[in-house]
Amino acid sequence: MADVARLAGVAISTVSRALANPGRVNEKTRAKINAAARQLGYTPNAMARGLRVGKSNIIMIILPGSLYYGASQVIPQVLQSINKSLIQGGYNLMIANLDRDEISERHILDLAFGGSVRGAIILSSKLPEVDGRSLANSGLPIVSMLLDMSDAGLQSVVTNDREAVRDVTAELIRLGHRRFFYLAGPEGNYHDVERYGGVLEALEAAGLSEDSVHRSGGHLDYQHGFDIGVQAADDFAELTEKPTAVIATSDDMAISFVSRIQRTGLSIPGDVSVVSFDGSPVCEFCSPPLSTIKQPVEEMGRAAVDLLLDAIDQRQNTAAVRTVIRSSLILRESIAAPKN
Amino acid sequence: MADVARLAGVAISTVSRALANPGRVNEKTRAKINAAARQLGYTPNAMARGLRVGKSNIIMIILPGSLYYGASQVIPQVLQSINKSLIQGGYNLMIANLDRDEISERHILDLAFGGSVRGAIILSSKLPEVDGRSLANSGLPIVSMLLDMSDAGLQSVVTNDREAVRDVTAELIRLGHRRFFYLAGPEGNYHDVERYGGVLEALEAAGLSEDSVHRSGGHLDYQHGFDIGVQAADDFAELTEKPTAVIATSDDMAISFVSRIQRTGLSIPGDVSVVSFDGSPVCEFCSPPLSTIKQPVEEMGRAAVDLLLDAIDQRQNTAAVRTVIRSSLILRESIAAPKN
DNA sequence: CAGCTTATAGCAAACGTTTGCCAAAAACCG
DNA sequence: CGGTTTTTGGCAAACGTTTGCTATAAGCTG
Repeated sequence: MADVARLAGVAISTVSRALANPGRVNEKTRAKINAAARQLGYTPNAMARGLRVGKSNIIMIILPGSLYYGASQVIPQVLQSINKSLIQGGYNLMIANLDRDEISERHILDLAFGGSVRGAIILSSKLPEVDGRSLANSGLPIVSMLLDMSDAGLQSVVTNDREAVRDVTAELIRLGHRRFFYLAGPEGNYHDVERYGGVLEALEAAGLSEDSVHRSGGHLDYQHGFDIGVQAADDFAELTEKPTAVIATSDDMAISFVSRIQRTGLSIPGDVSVVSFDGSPVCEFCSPPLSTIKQPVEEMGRAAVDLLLDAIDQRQNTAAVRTVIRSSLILRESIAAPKN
Repeated sequence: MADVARLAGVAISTVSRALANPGRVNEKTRAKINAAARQLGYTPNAMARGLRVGKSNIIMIILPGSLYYGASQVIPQVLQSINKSLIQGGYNLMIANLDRDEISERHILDLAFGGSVRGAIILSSKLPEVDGRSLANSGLPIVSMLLDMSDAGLQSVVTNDREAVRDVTAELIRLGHRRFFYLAGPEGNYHDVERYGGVLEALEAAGLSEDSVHRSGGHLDYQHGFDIGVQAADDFAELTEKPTAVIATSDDMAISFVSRIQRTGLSIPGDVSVVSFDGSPVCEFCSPPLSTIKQPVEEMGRAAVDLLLDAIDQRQNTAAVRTVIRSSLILRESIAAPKN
């Protein structure tokens, strides 16, 4: 910067202002300074600036470590959409993994308390906390996404899991289905609770008992989507009185489940109707094409970023703590009325 | 830090050394300092440290912007594996997108020249360069992954695309196939060149002419994997003399292609054999299960990180500039001998 | 215990910016 | 043209670390 100042024949402070604080310096000197900077190939040092102003321009996204985002269909899309929105706001995206070990917790806390990041978007239900330091009172703006953590006081961007599942279940009931097979993700997980809750609500509304749904899975996380479906197919084969409709909590498990039970001679939707959650593109090309509840991940990502930047800029977050973006059912051939 | 020093009854410099430079300070005072730090909930400021030592602990991964990594099957896995390796080395991963516009190029250059990042892993064939600043001579250690950029002097970690495709083509020829359908990704792209080259090599080795392969696609990038397959199926339907074997350059396009031509009454592998590239898990659950060439993305990610950290630590990179990690063919039911 | 070596602690100067405050220059006004 | 306001530029002090150098304390040796 000193070099630029010398070349342009001005003081260092003027250069700083010309580059960062437009308006504060004469248009003419500013042009001169820009020219000098370009000529010297000068780029301001981000860390020096960050140190001085006490702010970083990095946002971290905290991903649950167990969630293998190569396999899960939604995480990559979330990353993409968040990153895109952040860049437009002049921020950069850093990835942080929150595993079950203390190491990763400490790592994230160091990032937060060490001034490295300016805000966080969290996709995990656990807030890192160790040795008295806790993400919650790091002073860092945080917004939760996918999971509702408004109880913990976090702005949360979620979809209407419960309602969407309730509606699709109701639709299946309307078609005549009475026996259901529910394919669970990690048990007790927010999504599992909400989605299963949606099933139960629909049953109750139709005057059906809770016994009309058989629960399978629940002891693996979404990382093992395909495995869950495979195991569930075995589970399904054991049942004497077969359910006629399957509700899966992710596309992956639906796909492997369908593949396996077709192999046992069952046809879809002839013998069994199937619907799943996520809305991944591949569903369209399965045989039969799978009905799926499409999560609006792009919109959710955008919304999360908007909320976060608002919080950073201290704009009053008059908005609700919980932002819901509705899922939409994509109806395909995997659903039909039961045989008789 | 001053507070910690005061509480521990030592000088600031001693605190610094105790925290960063172990060994240089007495074990006893160090314990005292650690205790004080914990009690005060002190975390060293990363930017101040970075400024002082002139180094950041952030690595950026440069992704081609057009590549929609929610859709492409391999990018998420790459991210996962790279991040995991980096964390073990004490580094953080930042995502940077390289689009076709100058904005994103400038953005990346600012990151590189502004001291924000310590090294880069690049998955794009274009090195940002604008206004005389160029990533190539930023002094930043860079390694290329997936694409061979050893010509540009970059350490490159790739798989043996050409060889793998050549081998599988040869195998198809051995089974009796003589007419091929090649499903291209972005034309001129490194992967396209290599993989198509592999096909041609196998044909030549078997004494078959280049006319025995029909090329389809090539005008969309991998982002539109499914679309490519759909269009290719239309293309396929036009052909009077149908090929008996299809070689697709990504799983996505294979999946949509298969779905569509099955709909026209063709059976796989009865009428057409199909093999694709990537090795995504979903292939196992297609009907029929798809043969695919599995890219060793995890190993490639690890290797790329190893090379990068070596370069950062100035360890002599006596190793070859080009690191090849072999793909492996996963043979499933989508391949058989042609009908007659 | 004096004289030496070695381990440990402290001082203060960087690192490259931004910014509050003041001075100088320019513009405006009567 | 003198006086007043506004614009623009410069000085120097931060921001929170690390680290070369020096001073002190501790440990050893004869």
